[in-house]
Amino acid sequence: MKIATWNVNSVKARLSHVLDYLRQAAPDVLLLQELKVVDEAFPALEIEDLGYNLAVHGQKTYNGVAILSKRPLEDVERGLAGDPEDEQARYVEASVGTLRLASIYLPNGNPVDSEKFPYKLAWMERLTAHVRTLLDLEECFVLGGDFNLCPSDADVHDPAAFADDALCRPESRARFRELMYLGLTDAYRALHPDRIDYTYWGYQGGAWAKDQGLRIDHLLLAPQAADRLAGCDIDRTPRGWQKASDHTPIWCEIEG
DNA sequence: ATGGTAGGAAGCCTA
Repeated sequence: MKIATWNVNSVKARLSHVLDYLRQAAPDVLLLQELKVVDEAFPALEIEDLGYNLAVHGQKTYNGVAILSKRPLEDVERGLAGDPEDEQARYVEASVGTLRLASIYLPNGNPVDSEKFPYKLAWMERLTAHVRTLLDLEECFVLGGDFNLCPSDADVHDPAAFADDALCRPESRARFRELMYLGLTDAYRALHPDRIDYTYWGYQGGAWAKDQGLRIDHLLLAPQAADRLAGCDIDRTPRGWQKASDHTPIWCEIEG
């Protein structure tokens, strides 16, 4: 089962890219982030025409996440538990057979001297609490998405320049470690312990051409999924397309 | 060099 995740930076602006990727890469599941549309404006028909079922949690202008799956989606949960006041559409979860999947758009958190940074940290703590319940249920799950987090300096083209960025700050990395230490596996790093690669290259300053990127999109596996991990890689092709998203897909293969 | 670029909304905000 091939599971991919991709922050598309507007599903309307990127619809042709999404359709091309589905046709060319043919993932069984595609997790999308930064839809920037309400549910009613999501281009469902075009995607369903390619044989995918949908679980969408949209929002106007900002955020928005979705799960696309060839097999039927069941038990869809929209929003991250732990704060009923939180209006931001950053989390959707659903089951495909016995596998539980989440599409995650973790808050960016910049600038760090604004209310955005504590919101990010609190969101990460909520995610950790929720993952604890998934582990207690002994679910086989894959959490994929834009985590807006570089796990280590090896995931940053210029660590010094990003040292004080919310994507690299010690407070952010500490929360990420707390999440991982529950027993999750970073699929990419598990299979490629020493490889340098990125999933995001900003639009400014020719970052893509100069390969000045960050590894912030991740596939995090429950132990039951990690046991079946058969492959994982970053697909740079879509980042090179005309009018590309600033992110590119990362995928993993789960056996069975 | 406190900029740069892209998307969406509406005459700025977010990333």
